[in-house]
Amino acid sequence: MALDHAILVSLLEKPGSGYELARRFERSIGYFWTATHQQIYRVLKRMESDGWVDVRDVPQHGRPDKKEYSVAAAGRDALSAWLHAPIEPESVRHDLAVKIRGAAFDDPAALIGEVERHRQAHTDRLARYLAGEARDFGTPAPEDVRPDGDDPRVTDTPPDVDEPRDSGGQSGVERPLDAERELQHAVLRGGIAYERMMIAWLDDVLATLARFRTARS
Amino acid sequence: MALDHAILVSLLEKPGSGYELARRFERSIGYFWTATHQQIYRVLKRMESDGWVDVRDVPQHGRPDKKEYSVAAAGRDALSAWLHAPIEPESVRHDLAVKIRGAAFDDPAALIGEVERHRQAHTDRLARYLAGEARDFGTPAPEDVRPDGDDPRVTDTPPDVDEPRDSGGQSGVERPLDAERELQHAVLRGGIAYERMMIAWLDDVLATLARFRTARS
DNA sequence: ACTCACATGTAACGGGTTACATGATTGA
DNA sequence: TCAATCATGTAACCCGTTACATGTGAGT
Repeated sequence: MALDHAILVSLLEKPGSGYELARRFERSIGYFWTATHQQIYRVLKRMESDGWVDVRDVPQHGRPDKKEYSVAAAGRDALSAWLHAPIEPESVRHDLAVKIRGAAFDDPAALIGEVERHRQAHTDRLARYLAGEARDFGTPAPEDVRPDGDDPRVTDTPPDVDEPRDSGGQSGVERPLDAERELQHAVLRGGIAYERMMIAWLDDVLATLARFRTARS
Repeated sequence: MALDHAILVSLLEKPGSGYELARRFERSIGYFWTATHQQIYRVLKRMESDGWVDVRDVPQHGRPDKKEYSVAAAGRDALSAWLHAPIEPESVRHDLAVKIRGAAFDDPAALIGEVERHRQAHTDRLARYLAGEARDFGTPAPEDVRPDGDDPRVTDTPPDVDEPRDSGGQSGVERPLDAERELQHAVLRGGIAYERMMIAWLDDVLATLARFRTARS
């Protein structure tokens, strides 16, 4: 249900096409929500017919034309209503934890490679988040980048927050840009804390699994 | 897709009825997976017709009869195959983070109460996990129970890991009970680390939101 | 009489995933 | 010529959520 609202927030931060939204969901918004382009186009169409968003055809040179979506008044109201309604603390779903408990019934040590793969994925994500934080929020990013030894091997550092939009929007500026940036940063810090926790926990799991290394038939 | 496997793991740890499984998903398994009884009955029926589980009618005195499910050979094979196949690191979905970024466009301070509610829920869960850990794994649970001041107010302490099953199963004991307990404990430690991280992050968010307390029109 | 815990389901809806499909332009 | 990026969609399936439904026995 919150995909609608995630899209609204993203369009408020900066209007854009379905394709552009899909890329944002692989970057900054991906810290806390994922969505494929199929989902996004479906929701955009519904929100358009509900009058939550406005569409504008943008012809482009050297590229296919695109539809630029922006939030309409009704969409803003819907978002506001959702923001003021309480939501239940989210339920967790960790496939890997199912595997770890299941490993007790099938060679625990065989899981080590899989857990290491996940640890690497989280290390990569952490490196991306930290690079984005340094770039977009100018944090010094000093000493303890990693809670433990092991090379993060950063592969790429694309911008995680979309380029700051031009300060002159035509739809009534309503809030100092500070709040937008500060809250984006707070969410990013949550992503960083999450990745750090996961890496530390996966190290814990690896140490536990290692104790069963010779136990198989 | 992993609900099937979560149920198989739970039934391997101890056979039981759909109703009992539903209660386990509110307790120990709830650390990493949630499911309602409707889902569970649906999956059990499918797994039964696929020969993954066996059913046994158990008449009871003073209570409705129940169907006790246990894992069949085919179910064990299916679980094993899944354990050996790689899975992608899970995608995150945090409604609250959507709200936090959305708050920039609608009175940030209005979110404070909501964030405090979530903080309390995570504090409660942490207290439950720690109580379960102390009970089932005998950890001393010493100094820093909470990373910050605020009363957790523990309401209840039900058993989080189901009672240790009788050591004499009839279906071929294959592994010292150590692995089962150690891995359950590792997963529980993950739940504890997650709740601690969330509490610390929500404090961070609250501090950030407080900076916008007087900013509304 | 009423409520709670136990116990098992059906049905409808909506959202997420995966597969399939099209077409333009740029650069190797 | 082939692959990659930009750009937008349709269709089918499965899973999770919510609402509805039924019935027993124990305790207040």
